[in-house]
Formats: sequence, C-alpha cells, structure tokens
Amino acid sequence: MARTNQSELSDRLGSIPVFRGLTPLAINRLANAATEREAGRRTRLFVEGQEVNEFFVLIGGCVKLSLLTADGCQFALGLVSPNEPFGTVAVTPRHRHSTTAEVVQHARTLVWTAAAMRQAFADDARLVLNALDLVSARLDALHVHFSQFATEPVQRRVARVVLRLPQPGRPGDAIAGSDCPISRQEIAEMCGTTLFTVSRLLCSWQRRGIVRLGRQRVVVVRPAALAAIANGAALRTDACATG
Amino acid sequence: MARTNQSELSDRLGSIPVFRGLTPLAINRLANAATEREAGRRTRLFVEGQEVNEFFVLIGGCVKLSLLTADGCQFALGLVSPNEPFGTVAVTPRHRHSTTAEVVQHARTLVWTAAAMRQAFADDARLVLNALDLVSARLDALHVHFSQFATEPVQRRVARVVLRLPQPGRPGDAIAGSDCPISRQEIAEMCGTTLFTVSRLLCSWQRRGIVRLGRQRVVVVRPAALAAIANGAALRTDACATG
DNA sequence: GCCGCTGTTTGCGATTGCGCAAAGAGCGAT
DNA sequence: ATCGCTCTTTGCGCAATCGCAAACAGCGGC
Repeated sequence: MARTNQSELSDRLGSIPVFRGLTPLAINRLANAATEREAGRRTRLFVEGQEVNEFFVLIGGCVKLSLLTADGCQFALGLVSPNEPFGTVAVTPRHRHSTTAEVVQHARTLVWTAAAMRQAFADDARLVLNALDLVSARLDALHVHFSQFATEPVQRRVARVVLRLPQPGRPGDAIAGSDCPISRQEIAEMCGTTLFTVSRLLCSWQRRGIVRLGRQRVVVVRPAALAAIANGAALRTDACATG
Repeated sequence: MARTNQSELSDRLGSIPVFRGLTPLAINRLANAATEREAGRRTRLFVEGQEVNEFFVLIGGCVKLSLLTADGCQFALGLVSPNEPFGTVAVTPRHRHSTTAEVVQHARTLVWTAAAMRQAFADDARLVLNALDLVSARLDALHVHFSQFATEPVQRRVARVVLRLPQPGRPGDAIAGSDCPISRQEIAEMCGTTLFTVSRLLCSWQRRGIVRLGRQRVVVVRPAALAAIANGAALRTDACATG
C-alpha cells in the first residue's frame, strides 16, 4: 500500500479482530495487498445489489449501512465502528452486496480486492475461522436486535439507537473526540419510524435533561436515564415536561 | 450412527448444502460421527443461553427458532426447513445459543457433537468456507427480512410470513404431504404482532378466498393474491368482505 | 448583515393496531 | 355422546404513531 510503513501496518492489522491469530506470513501479505482509502461525507463505498469485489475495514470516521425496501423506503441497519470489517466477509464469487455503505463522517478505510481476500483465505485457514466467528456473532446480535425491534414500542427503539450513537469524546466509541453528524431522519431510518416521532421523543428527553440537542447532533447527558427508557422503565413520554 | 447404512448416509450428507464439495474422507468421518435423533412436538432441542455443544441438520419435520425479549415477550425468527443446519454453525468453544429451537412437528435430525464438528472443520477447510457462505447468506437474508419488517405495516408482514409457512403437499416445502400445526399465536410471534390481529387478517383473507383456515392450520389457496398483499397491493383490509 | 438552504420542531387530525372480554369451535379423552 | 381444554373469532374502545403543513432555527455564502 501507499504511505504507511509496512511493519507498522502489519502490527495494526494484527490488532483487528478479524485478523487476530494469523500467521506472520499471512499478515504480511495482507499488509502488502491493502490499500488505504479516504472517503468524504455522503460518499458511497458500495451500493446494494452491486457485485462484491472489495473488502473494507474501517479505521476512522463513520459509515452507515442501509438498504432500500421494495417500496423505496430506506432502512438503516446501523453504523460501523472503527476496526470493524464491513462489506461482505464471504468470498463466494458473484456475490452481491445486500446493503449500501454511506460515509457519515469522513472515513479512512483499508481496502482489499476480492482476489486478495481469496488469496488470504487460502493462505491461512485461521482467517476463515475468524470470519466465520465474526459473521456468526453478527448473526446472533442481529437476532437479538431484531427481536427487540419487533416487540418494543417506538420509544424504546429510539432510546436504544440513540444510546448506540457515537458520542463526542466517549472513549472507545466510534469517533473519539469528534462529531458525527446524524440527522433526525437518519435516526428514524434506524428505528423504523418517522423523523417526526424521533423529534418529538428527543425533544421530550431534552426537556427532562436526558439529552442535549443540536442540528444533526444528539448528545446523551444522562445515559442511565436513557437506558432506563430503553429497558422499558418510563411508560409515559410527555409527562413531567418541566422535569 | 445407529441404523442407517453408512455409505447411504454419506450420500445423503453430500447433498446437504453445507457439506457440499467435501472430500470423501471428511464426509465419511462426518457420517461416522453423526447420530440420528427424533424429537416430538414441543420438545426443545436447545434453549437460548445454553452452551452450544451440538450441531443439527433437520431431515424431516419442522422446527421453530425463537427467542425471548427482555420483557419476556416471545419472538419467533422463523421455521427451519429440511436440509438446513441450525443451532450454530460457529465452533468457538463456550459459545452460547442465541435462540431456542422447538419442535413444531415431529422432527428427525442429524446431530453432531461440537467436538466432532471441530474435527470436521480441521479435516476439510472447504467445510469452513461452506459454513461461512451459509452464515453470510443468512445474514444477508436477515438484513432484508429485518428491513421489510421494520418498514412494512402488519398486514404485509403477516402475508409474508404466511407465504413462507410450510404448505401441505407443496413440493420442495418443509413438510411435503403432511401438516405442520401452527397456531395464530405462533404466527403472531413471527410477525411481531398479536394473535388477535393475525386472526382478523386471516379471517378477512378467508372471506376473500385467499386462504382456508382451520385450527392450527392455514392453507394458502391463492398464493398470487397473498403475494400481492405482501408487496403492498391491497391497501384496505376489510373492504369487499364478500369478494 | 442578509439570504437561502437544509434540517427541526410542533400542532392537529386520521389511522393503525392493541388489549380485553366473551362467545364460538375443533379435538381428544372418558 | 359428552366434557373439557385449548385455540379462534369478533366487538368495542383506546392508545400509539403516522402524516401533513407550517413555523422555526442553525449555518454557510455573498
């Protein structure tokens, strides 16, 4: 790849979960085959339906995965955090992306071609196992997410989504120290609701001092209170408006 | 395993997608390690949270995968069809089931211990690739399912679920030639709604001649009409009650 | 400093879908 | 054949949420 020192890159790769435990040889080959790519807000790294020919790992910034339903309604699956691979881990040729990846905040990514990944899979069986574990874990997580989604009222879903939002300067979080602009519309798309409902809920939470709002910004002030809502504690929304 | 002829079993394994393309050696070892197990209605093959120590492939009958949400609400992810593996494909030790598998209709399964599966993964790298593809495909399918679920009104979700239900004697379907008893409650759990709403919708469809209903039974008479509903064609539910 | 654009708030009316209660129906057991 | 159990249907009222329209507000450009 371009600028970065090779062995430094190898070290970095080794710390990414999906590459953990690979042989030095495999890691080095991956490091050689990697390309670093930056992409600005609103760029699309790949689009739903397009053939899979690249594999991404997010290094910095924020990327949103979404898809379109048959009736043209957009639904967002969630945001990708740094060190997470995305795109598709699978290597079946001809496979097509089931989602669209859009950059929410200027993103730095490591990119491999599908061919390079197939080579890597062949180089080290451990990578396949890692990928399998990763995808399985995602599947499990999605099961849980789905079931919550299916059975919970909007208020709780929005609370959950907001809790997962990258927070400015929250350690270990998606974009430590910087802002990730997310509109009410985008939150609505992650919750399967409308921007109006999201706005109403957020405003009521702001009145209660649970969040602080701005244009394309939601800062969680009292995570515990929000978690309580997410877990079903608060039944009423608009009560105690002066809280 | 017990009764069946070994080579016959090997042949059968070879036709199960997840085992496709394995070396004869690996297939034979799998055939040797397999156990056949039958389980009656309402039996649970594994329970959410329990440690994964067996791997299943459904041969006949019908199994429902479900999970409990935090508030004790049951949600059903769907039904397993014959030749589908279930449980968890991943082999990470200590991994726990994220779902519960309950027999809906007397089921015949092939079972392997986690140890046997780990051995098989080691025997033939192709198995790991197959598993990765399988899990990836499921993840993609779940993304789509989820997004439909999140954006569509109840009516369409119920239509979709009913379309997927095993139909008596429909070729290639879950339980060719026999009935798979499913209650309104169970359909509701797959749709994220209540049994009342399901009942109302089904009755209105029956009045329109789209389905035929019985106790724990839904037979799709006009799949095309139901598909039209699933795709958003019919806006009104109760209109044209005599249709 | 003003303008225009995009994103946000809020009120209001219309629906959808829920929840309970009670009556009705299939099915197996005695 | 009857009983009892479970599953299903249906009526009715209510709460949650949507959808639109219009007013408001941050922010960059000129």
